[in-house]
Amino acid sequence: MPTLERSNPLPLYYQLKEVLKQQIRAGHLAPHTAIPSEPELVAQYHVSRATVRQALTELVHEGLLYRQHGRGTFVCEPRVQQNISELTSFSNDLSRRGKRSSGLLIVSELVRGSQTVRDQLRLMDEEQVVRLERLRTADDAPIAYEVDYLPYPRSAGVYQRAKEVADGSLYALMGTEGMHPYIAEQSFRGDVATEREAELLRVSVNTPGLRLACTSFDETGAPIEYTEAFYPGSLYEFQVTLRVGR
Amino acid sequence: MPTLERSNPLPLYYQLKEVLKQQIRAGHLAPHTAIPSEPELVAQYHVSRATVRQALTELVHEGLLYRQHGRGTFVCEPRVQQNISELTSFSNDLSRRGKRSSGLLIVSELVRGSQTVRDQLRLMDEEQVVRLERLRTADDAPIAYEVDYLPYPRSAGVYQRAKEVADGSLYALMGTEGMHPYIAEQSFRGDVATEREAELLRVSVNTPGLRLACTSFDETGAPIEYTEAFYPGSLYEFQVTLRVGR
DNA sequence: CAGTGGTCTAGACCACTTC
DNA sequence: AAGTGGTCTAGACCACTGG
Repeated sequence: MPTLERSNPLPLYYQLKEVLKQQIRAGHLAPHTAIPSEPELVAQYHVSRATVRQALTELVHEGLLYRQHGRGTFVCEPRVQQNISELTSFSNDLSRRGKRSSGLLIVSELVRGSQTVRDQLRLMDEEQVVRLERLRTADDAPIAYEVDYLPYPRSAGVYQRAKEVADGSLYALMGTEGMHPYIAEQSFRGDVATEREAELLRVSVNTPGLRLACTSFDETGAPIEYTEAFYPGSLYEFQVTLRVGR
Repeated sequence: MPTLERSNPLPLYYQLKEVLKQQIRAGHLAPHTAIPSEPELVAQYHVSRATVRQALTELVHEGLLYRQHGRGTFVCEPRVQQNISELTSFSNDLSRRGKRSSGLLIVSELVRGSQTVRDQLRLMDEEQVVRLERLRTADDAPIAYEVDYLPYPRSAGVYQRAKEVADGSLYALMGTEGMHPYIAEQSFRGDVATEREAELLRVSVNTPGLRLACTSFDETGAPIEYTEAFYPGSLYEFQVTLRVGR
């Protein structure tokens, strides 16, 4: 059994979380089996019950454990072990298991932006936006056409470095510039491909697909990204997992 | 200032949460303003700091507050004040602000179900499913065609009572039978209306729209519902809000 | 520096489940 | 009755932010 290090700068509850996470991921704790009780964990790891409870409570919130009053604390099924934060990468992406995917930069420019864009990003009159036009590919085949808008003064670094990473993850680039999405509002509707989309995606005009709009906000509620995209539905499906309650 | 009742069977931290929620919703605490500090709340409500922290931590998880180390605890913007549990009602619904919406029961039957259905609900050979065919309407206009499948022995009560509430919320009915969705997996793709859908929804065949499949699981990971639906995209948009990180 | 939230302790009593 | 998680207390020290 691993031990917690009091000399470690990481908090004890966090170390305990990591230990339990690892045991779950490694399969030492199978789904629907009980983990040691709180008093047992207190004794095993020589910490107070409040510390144990902080670790367990966070793991419950992250969907790795569930509690039953009077019975014990149990390991969730893998399907439930879906950390909300993992949704980040899924939210703008397709189910593409086993595919090499990337986002190919077509255009990067500084513009004023349409009224829709300005509304979504809550811009002042004089503010501009960085506009990125990208073609998302999986195994080198184009699967979606996407246009991203970022509020300008704040995304200056992203704009300057966009061409360096012309074929990478926009969220990763935004992260290095201190832009961290916290919630994302997405809207979908069924639509058919425009001429430009049909050409870039190599499908016929009027192919039915998914038209998607997504606005991301940071922790304080400031908008940091607005994206419009078209995914031909004949090629891929969009998938999302929602946590519904506690 | 309201006071917490120790005679109240509800826990103190829960009462404190409700008080703070009400002050936020009522607008007494504007977005981005600081709420009283933890020691202040301890003094005001005569509870320990651990109790205050439990209330605040849960409100942070629910997206009503955010904390900044060394600065204080602040009220989130309304857009962030989206309780995950509120997503329940949104997840299967359209953006229909100001619309009277309902689900009109067309067919309720006990069947074996297709292989897709049986796979999603992880059924044994001898198990059956309740199949509900519904037309979702907003302001009496049909907006979506939906087929719901529930695992049978468990949903016997829903089956018996389906006709009583032929025009209501399926989730509400499931709730009274102890079936509470905890996570939902949804997949979307763009598609065009079938003949039956076109007829019921009063649109032309091949109208582009959203084809949706959703499987709901309870807290223990047991599947409790599988739904397929078609939403003509020309009529309404599908909207979803994701919590991305902490 | 004072004030904030972050972590932690060592207890206590209660409600629920199981036997 | 014994064991589980649920709630609560009254402290403590630390790390971070601001003036």
